[in-house]
Amino acid sequence: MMSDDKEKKRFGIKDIAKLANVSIGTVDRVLNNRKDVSEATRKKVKDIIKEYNYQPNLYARSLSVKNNIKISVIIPKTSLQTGYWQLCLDGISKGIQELEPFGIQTEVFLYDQEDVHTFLEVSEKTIKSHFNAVVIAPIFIEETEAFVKKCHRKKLQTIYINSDIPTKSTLGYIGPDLNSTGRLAGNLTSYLVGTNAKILILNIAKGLENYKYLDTKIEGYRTYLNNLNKNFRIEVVDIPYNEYTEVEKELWTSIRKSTPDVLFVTNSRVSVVGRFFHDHQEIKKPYIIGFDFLEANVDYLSKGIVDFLICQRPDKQGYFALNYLYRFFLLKENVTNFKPMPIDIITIENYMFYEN
Amino acid sequence: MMSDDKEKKRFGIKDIAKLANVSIGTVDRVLNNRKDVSEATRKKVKDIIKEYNYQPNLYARSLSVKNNIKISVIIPKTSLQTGYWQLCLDGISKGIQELEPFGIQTEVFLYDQEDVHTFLEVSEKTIKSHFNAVVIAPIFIEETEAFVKKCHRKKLQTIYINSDIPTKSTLGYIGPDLNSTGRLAGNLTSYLVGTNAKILILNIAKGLENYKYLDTKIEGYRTYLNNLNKNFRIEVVDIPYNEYTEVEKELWTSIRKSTPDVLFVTNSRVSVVGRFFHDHQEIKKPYIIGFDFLEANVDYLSKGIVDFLICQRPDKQGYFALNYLYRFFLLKENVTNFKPMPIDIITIENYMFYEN
DNA sequence: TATTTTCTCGTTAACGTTACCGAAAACTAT
DNA sequence: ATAGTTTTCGGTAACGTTAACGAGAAAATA
Repeated sequence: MMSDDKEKKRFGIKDIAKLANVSIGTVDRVLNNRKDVSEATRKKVKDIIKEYNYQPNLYARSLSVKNNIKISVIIPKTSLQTGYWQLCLDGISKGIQELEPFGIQTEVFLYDQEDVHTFLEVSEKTIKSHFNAVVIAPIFIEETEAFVKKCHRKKLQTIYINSDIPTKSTLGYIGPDLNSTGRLAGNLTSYLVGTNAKILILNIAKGLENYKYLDTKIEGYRTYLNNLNKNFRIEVVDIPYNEYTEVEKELWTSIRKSTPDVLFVTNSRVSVVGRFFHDHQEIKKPYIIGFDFLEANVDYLSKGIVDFLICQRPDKQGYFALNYLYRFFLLKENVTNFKPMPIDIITIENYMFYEN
Repeated sequence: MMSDDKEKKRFGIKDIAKLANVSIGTVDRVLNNRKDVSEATRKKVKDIIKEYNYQPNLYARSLSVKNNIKISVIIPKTSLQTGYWQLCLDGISKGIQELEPFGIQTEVFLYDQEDVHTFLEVSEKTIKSHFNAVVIAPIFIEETEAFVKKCHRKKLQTIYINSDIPTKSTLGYIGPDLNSTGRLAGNLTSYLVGTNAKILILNIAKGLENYKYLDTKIEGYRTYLNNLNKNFRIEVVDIPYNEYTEVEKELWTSIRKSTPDVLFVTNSRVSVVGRFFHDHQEIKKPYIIGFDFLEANVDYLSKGIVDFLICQRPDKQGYFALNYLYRFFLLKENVTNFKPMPIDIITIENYMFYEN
């Protein structure tokens, strides 16, 4: 009368043991695919496990097992010009905080994307210490490939984030499909302008990052637009500088010369373009498409200067990578080759709800 | 030499007890703010907890405590026309599966959104059983409000998903901001067409759902566009039917009469419009904006007929609600009023990466 | 046949926390 | 002083799983 809470007891290892007329030790051996079990009893236990759809209690397992997982995270250092990596680091920090009470130790190594020696240094450190896995955001292709090969020899699990490179890592790649990212920008462009439109592709401070990264995006963008057969006049301008005053000068001449209808900034530096049109309101603003949810970018988005930001959730990537390792080591799920991360479109009307 | 894994022992309740010269029982009493501890020892223990920044082991806690949390989920039944709720249910199922090994029992009640009696029935069932919390996707406003008040008296935690209603639930609301959702559609529209454009707002099978839901969206859409002062000619057409043949007739007359440049379908029924233009290729297709990542909708998106789908992650809502309750009851986090869910823009070029 | 090795499997102590059962100490009322 | 009550605390059995230890049976070797 008072309370009929059925107190549904969990169906656990003990119940399996009873049903199979064996000890829990044997059940454990079957569950963990260890030896010292005859084929007959192994089958008997497995059948019961399947029949009753046994689900292990993850809490108990993690409590029992000595969690000694050490993870190394190697990503580029945040600089003033590349706030992008700060986002990535934020996601990683969140992951670390969540995983720490479960006994996973994480160490983050930052390297300078303009100096390959710093990368070699941190990768050396990772090899020397006793890590179980390493998360890498690759910039220097060859050096990274060599490093990953070394890791494999040392039985160190590896996982790429942000951009993929030829040498397969053991656990795969978490990040966007770069070609599709470019195509999406092309798709948006096609909605903004019609036949004969002038389009300017802007590479700002290219050279600071993994080249392939940008080129794949541009490739996707161009092929998408060219296939529309709308006679778009597409130009590409490289601005190798980082400082606003220098970029401004270049922009001034480029914009005046080609008066584009659409400006496609291929990386996260779109905020300097935003600032340019904010400072020069006398110039008719083209549609502007850029990348990444950086504070400065969102600022010009909210001002109505930048029209679209395409975002690939760098924070989620970092978080996801750690979460993935947790599931791999602790929960023993064998989650292999994942889908690419979603590609988000952010405008002035939905940016305030982004990133839950 | 061989292995210097520091075997970092967790700092736990036992260590606190040793340092404070008390038993672990006493430490536990302090940690859980229970009585039967003198002020002196309570302070002593608390000081040590603070000094060493003790973090309880969530695994151990959840293992030890008798998890007897029962959750009731009340959402509309899935019908052929409203695959939307299937998505929501999918997310909930995923949440259930994840939480079940931790001893959380969930029961899902479906009601017919065309029949208020079915809602009353399941709400009555929930009240009579011994649940700890209830997740509600409200359709019938008054009845839901009355139900929530009853729950409060019975100390039953309540949480809304999908659409908010006046009576505050104890734990808040998880879902999109509806007005902003409409504004976003307006924003996209403004990129597609210029001055004097003709816009048709289409309510298909309105009446089957929470009215306020659609009206708030439309309100956001109209005010956004009107504020642009571009002399858009906006018309609204209600099609109260669900069957394609009936909808087709109505569409035929509406489209021929107003020849719109943009078609804004206010709910997830955009696929029937997609089918219409697929069947009638002789008619010039306007831009089409609709809602929700349903298979049928995505199909016409991939065919290039529907241009934009605005998605509010119904599956995430359900999942998030359960996850939230888990954190509330098990981890004792007091996560209060959340941000609205993100609003996503899906096109033919990013749909394949949606929903990780 | 006697001895060793291998193959099975049962037993049990952890893991960190919770909550119950009493014991001891400190008060209160006679 | 005695008996009863209350306050404060220690001890301990769970929770479900893992893994080390070792016992007994079967198989292989001498």
